[in-house]
Order: sequence, then C-alpha cells, then structure tokens
Amino acid sequence: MCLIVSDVTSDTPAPLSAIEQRVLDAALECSARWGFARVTIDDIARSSGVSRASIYRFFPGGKEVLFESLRVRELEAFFTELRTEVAASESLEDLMVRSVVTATRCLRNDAHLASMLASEPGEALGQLTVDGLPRIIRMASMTLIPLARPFMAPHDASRVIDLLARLTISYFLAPSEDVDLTDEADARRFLAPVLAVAAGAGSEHPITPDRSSR
Amino acid sequence: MCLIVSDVTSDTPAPLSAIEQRVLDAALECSARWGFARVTIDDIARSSGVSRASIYRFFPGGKEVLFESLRVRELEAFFTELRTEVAASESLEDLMVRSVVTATRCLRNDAHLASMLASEPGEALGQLTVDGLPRIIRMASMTLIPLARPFMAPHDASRVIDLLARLTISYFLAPSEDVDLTDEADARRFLAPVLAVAAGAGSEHPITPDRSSR
DNA sequence: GACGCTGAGACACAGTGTGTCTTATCGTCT
DNA sequence: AGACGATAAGACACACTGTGTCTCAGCGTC
Repeated sequence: MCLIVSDVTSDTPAPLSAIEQRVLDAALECSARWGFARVTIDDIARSSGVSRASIYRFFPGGKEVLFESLRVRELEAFFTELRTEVAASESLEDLMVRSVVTATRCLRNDAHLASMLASEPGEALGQLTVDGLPRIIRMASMTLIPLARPFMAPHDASRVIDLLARLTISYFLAPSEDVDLTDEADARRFLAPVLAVAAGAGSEHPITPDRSSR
Repeated sequence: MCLIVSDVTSDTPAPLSAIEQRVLDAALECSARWGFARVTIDDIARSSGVSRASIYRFFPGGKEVLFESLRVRELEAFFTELRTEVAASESLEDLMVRSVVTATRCLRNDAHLASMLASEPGEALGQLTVDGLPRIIRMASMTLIPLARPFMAPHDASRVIDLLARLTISYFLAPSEDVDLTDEADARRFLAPVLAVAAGAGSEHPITPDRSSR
C-alpha cells in the first residue's frame, strides 16, 4: 500500500529538460532500429548530439535508468493522448469502449513498438506484461478514474480499468478472430457484457474470492 | 592481370550446400534487421538453427568470410535475375537501356539494401563503391558481354558496361532530378548519347590516354 | 560397427561498452 | 572583463560479451 502511494507520487518526479528529451528521442530511435539490447550509450550520444558524459549526468545509472525514463515518458504520452480522445464521453460504456478502441489503435499504429516486438520479443513483451503491466494499469487508473467519476465510484472503476487494460493488451498481442477492438461497434458489442458483469458484481462481493485455502 | 584471372576463376568455387544457404539467409535477415556491425555469429546460429561450430566449419574465418560469401551470393543472384530480364534484347541500345533500368529497379526495390544503407551507410556504401565496385563491374561484364556479343566486340562492350555500371550506381545512390532510370523511355533518352559516344570513341583511341607524364 | 557430420559446450583471448573521472571549451550573467 | 555553470571530449579500469578454436557426444548413413 505504502509502496503504491510512493510509486504514484514519484511517477512525475521532474519535468524533463529539452536536452533530456533529445536523449530520449535518440534512445527511442536507436532502440527501434537496433533493439534495446544492441543500443550502446555511444549510439545514443552520437544520435542525440549529447556527450556520453552528459547522458550519465542526466541518467545516473546508465542505460537502465535511461530506458526506464523513456518508458515512463512514452507511457505518459500514450495516456495523455488517450485522455484527450476519450475525455468527452457521456456514459460509462462510451468511456470504456472508446478507451479500449483508442488504446488498441494506438498500439497497432506504434511503429516503434512493432520493431521492438519483432526484434526483441522478450524485452518488449516483458514491458507489456510481467514487468510493465502494473505500471500500465496504474497509469490507466490515474487517467481514467477521474473521467469515470461521474458514472462510477473510484474503487469500482479501478477494477474495471484493470480488467480492460489486461484485455486490451491481450487482444493486441494475440488478436481474436471474433472481435476487432479497433472497430468501435465491434468493441462495444464485445465489451458491453463484460462491463455489465464487472460493474454489477463490483458492489456485491470482492472480485477475487479468497482461494488461499486450496 | 594475373590477379584478375585468378579472381574470376575463383568466383564460383563451390556451389553452396542447403545448410550454407540457410546460414546465409539468416545472416541476410539479421544484418538487415540490426546492421552488419551488430550481428553476432550467435545471432546467425540461432536464427538459422545451425550451430556456431558448424558455421565456423563452413566459413572458416568467421564473420568476414561469411559475409563475403553472402555478398558473392547476392551479387550472383542479382545478375542472374538481370540476365533473364534482358537476354531477349535485339539491339545494343535495348540491351543496355533495359539492363540499366532493370538494375535500378532491383536496387530500389531491395529492402535489405535499403536497411543496410539506412543503418550502416559506411559499410553499405563501401560495398557499392570503393570495395565492392570492381566486383560489381566484373560481374556485370561477365553477364552482359556475352549478351552484347552480337552487337559489339567484347573489348568495347567491357568499357561501356563499366561506364553504365558506375552510372547506375551513382544515380541509384543520388537520383537526379533530370532523369528517372527506372523509367525506360526516360533512361533511353538519357543513355542514347552516352552509348553513342562510348561506342564510337572505343574503336578509335584508348579511353584512358596516357597521362603518366603529369 | 566404422565413418562422417552436426550440435553442444568449454576455453582463452581480444574487443568493446560501461561508468567514473578530469580537463577544456562554450555561453551567460554580473 | 571576469566568474560561473553547463557541456563536450577524452582517459581510465573494469566487466562483459563475442570470437575463434577446441573437444566430446549424439545421430544417421554406408
């Protein structure tokens, strides 16, 4: 609990300077071209025009810290765009459907993500599932809970968003024949029951009944 | 002189086995994805399903030898395709124009070449100009001199082919606003004078007058 | 059963990227 | 003009990783 709070507050620790942005841009470009594992700090330095020394100054800890910053930045950009797309929704269903559709479309149109998935599936998948998923869900919650406020209590919204985020990523990574989540009507048809169940069940009993006995 | 002969005869030293082809395929794929400098033998081994030990067995000398074989194979494939495209030409001009046009189109459609040029201009350019150009010209001569035989003496054809190969590569690397060598009519209009001059001058006096005095 | 071929792994070595320095250079502010 | 902060450039030791060469085991073929 404490961890989560400190995590959330430290999510926007410092607005990045222009030079840091340039470094991250270069890192994004390089990793898209060569894959995360094959990029060197030197590549990023050359590509950004920022000296290696300065990169270490800005991102003490080197590559790991740098790419962590990059992931945070990209994630924030992603959800900032998502928010502007869905802010005007006038019902819970609208909000959720449009969020899923917009997110899926963004993911599908992301050339960098596609390169990463192609050239380094391990790393990229990790950032979409095990390692990165909690953060993604946290960002999704921070973005969407306020927008869901008029329709739903934060606690219930949180559970629905968690579910939808997982579904979105799963259907992005392994599209189903049955539903195309980039198509709004299709997505609405598919998501309506899910939303109904999740929303309905929410207030009654916890979504994860205690199974620690088995 | 002696060198050239030995070079030509050693150009087709051994037909590659299926497993060697697989290795080269993998090398091509890997280098297209990551760039020549970033590919490891391990990548190629994994990608081809051939063990590292075997790769060194087939290409003693490692990466350098392997990629040399790859370049030879690609070059041969290129000119084999070119020959089938232009074999039916019924005049010298036809032959030369169609060769240039076909070659230019092939170069422009070559995704691997494009990747290499994008990610590692130095290496790729070297193979198209300083280091690789003599070989390209040699292959072009071997391919086209026989086809030009009905219209032109080998010695003259050799000089014309040399010239056209250089022009083709130059216009591929730095296209001109004035002429589009992928367009046959355009190329014909552009090349006709060149062909006339080169062919005409050939029989009269050497194309490289002795300037050793300066 | 002998043979050839391939994969798997160990090995020393060289090369290169890393992360941390120090120093030089630039632009800005006072 | 001088002082200051920020950045580039380069040196450095270190660790890691890719290389090239082994040896050995497994497999199929003759």
